[in-house]
Amino acid sequence: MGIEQIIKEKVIEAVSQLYGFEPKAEMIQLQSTRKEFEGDITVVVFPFLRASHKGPEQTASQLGDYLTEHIQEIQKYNVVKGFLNLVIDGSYWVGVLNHAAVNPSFGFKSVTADSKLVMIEYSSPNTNKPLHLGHIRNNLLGFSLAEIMKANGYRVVKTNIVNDRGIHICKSMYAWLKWGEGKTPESTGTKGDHLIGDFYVRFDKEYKKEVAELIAGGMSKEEAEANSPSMQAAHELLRKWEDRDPDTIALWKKLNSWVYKGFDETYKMLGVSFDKIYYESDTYLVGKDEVTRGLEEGLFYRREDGSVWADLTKDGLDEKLLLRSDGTSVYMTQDIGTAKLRFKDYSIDKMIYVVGNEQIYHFQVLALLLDRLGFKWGKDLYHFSYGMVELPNGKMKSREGTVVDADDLVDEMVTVARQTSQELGKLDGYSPEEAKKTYQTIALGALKYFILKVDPKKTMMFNPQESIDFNGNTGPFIQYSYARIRSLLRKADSDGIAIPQESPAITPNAKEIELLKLINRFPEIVGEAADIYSPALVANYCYDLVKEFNQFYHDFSILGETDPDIRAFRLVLCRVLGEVINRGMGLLGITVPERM
RNA sequence: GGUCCGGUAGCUCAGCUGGAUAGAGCAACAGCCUUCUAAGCUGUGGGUCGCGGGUUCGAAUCCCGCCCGGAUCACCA
Repeated sequence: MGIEQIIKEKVIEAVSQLYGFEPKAEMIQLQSTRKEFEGDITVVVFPFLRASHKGPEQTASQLGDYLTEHIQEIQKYNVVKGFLNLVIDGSYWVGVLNHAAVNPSFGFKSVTADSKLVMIEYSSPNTNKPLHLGHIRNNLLGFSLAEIMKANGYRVVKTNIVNDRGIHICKSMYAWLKWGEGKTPESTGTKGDHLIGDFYVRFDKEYKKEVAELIAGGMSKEEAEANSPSMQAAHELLRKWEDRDPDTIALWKKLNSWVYKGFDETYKMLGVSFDKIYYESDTYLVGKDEVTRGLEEGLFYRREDGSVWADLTKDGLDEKLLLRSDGTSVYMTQDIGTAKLRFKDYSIDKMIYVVGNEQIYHFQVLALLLDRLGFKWGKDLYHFSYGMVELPNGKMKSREGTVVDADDLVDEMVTVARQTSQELGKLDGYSPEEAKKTYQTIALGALKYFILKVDPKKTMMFNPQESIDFNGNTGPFIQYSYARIRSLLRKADSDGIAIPQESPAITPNAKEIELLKLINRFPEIVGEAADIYSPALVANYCYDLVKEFNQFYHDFSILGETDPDIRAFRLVLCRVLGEVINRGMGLLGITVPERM
């Protein structure tokens, strides 16, 4: 039992005995004592004043006397206004360290066969263009969330739904046929997703030109858009695709395969992966069947023009289109189909969709529809919505062309990491392979940490210049601190200084206790991160840990410490600290290097 | 207009299940490398926590109203 729990119980006991009133558990407020006061744990006594009929100081003193007498670990106490600051005996903190030293699992729940199964959908790209900055936030959040859920004892299936069909890919197909001159990724040396993305852009350019010409010729905007030859050709391709025209299907497969190859490279670079990939071309028909079933069961209704709708006005929402009047499916239909397939493939307890917050409404509707259709997890599917990524010079909008390409960004980060590392002389004596691995690790660490440290639900500002800054609250700062810890442990080893499994009994100083308090909170932080779906919590925790460690590192000698017991304690502390940082950063998908 | 989210230092962000004097980083200035890695550490300056009310011993945090910014309410995905 942790000391906090013991204190809580004893406070209840004390208040009951002293004042004849049994306080409720939520009245016991414990907090970490602020640094400017002496003590480790603080009890807030204001809630008990009504029972004690005494002033805050006197009440705190009486409680302090009682707790000091009844809890062995409490050495002494002091009172500041209504705050009872308890000083915990140093031996308790050494115990905390030793517990962590011999339990590398940090008390996390292990995953067993009857653990709850969580499916996390993330990434969800379109096959008509490469991944961009928004996808990076998505991928990093999804991957990290999966790691955090696993650490909390959930079975996790990471899934990706690839939006591989529809008018968007037909636009690229048409542009490639018309202006492609048979170009391939191999013939051009271009990544497949970029090649196809370029044709999508080309389509848009030509389309806009055609529309402008038609408007100049006297058409209205709507007429011009409908009559654009390029758009008509793209729609014709879509129709042929839906009719399973062999040539069209073959073309579609060829172009998509190029894109997938490109995506795989990007995913690999980002270090994200999936357990199961779904394709909308496989699920949209299932969705249609489900909607048809819903129609037959009277859950939905058909309008005169043949379109199918769900009436959600009773749930405070609008009416929602499920099938177009021509019988084709819409986005919602596809998501229903995908859900159906997933439910068939896995016994999902909890479904999490990592999708941008511009789709909040969509997922509200989806939850209601799935519930209506009888999916047991429909109503409490969780839409893990995250905010947009903005750029200093405006919004991040693909339609307006102001996007940061994911591959370009990673390349840029790697280049700067290499240059900076070289300037600082960090790569001296490295083989080219080691050097490359190191600066890539640093570049990815910088990018991932920069994005994950921000509360997911907030719109965030991505400043390319600042993101490559390796000082301060950044990934490289944490990686660097880890490398120093590892270096220290290596040096101890080469100096013939043994690092024991457990620390001997000593009295830690204030800085050391601060570090131990933080280490002690690790499982709690990770649990909370899973509860509120926030990798940012873990990121900022890692930073706190490292910041505290760096101060300690500068204030105290470790290997130069003459008292062998204190030295042994500090080495165990460093070892455990390294393990926590490694594990914590691992939950963010960030690798920490042995040296940098 | 309805719904949802945000507004904390010049900038980027923590803190939000109510607690002590609101914290980091960047940027500016001043120190610290013959000593475990200076991508570091220390110090200085910098705040009407959007505004107004309310609840409370106590509000950046909870409630109500308002202001500002964003998202969404498509036979787009």
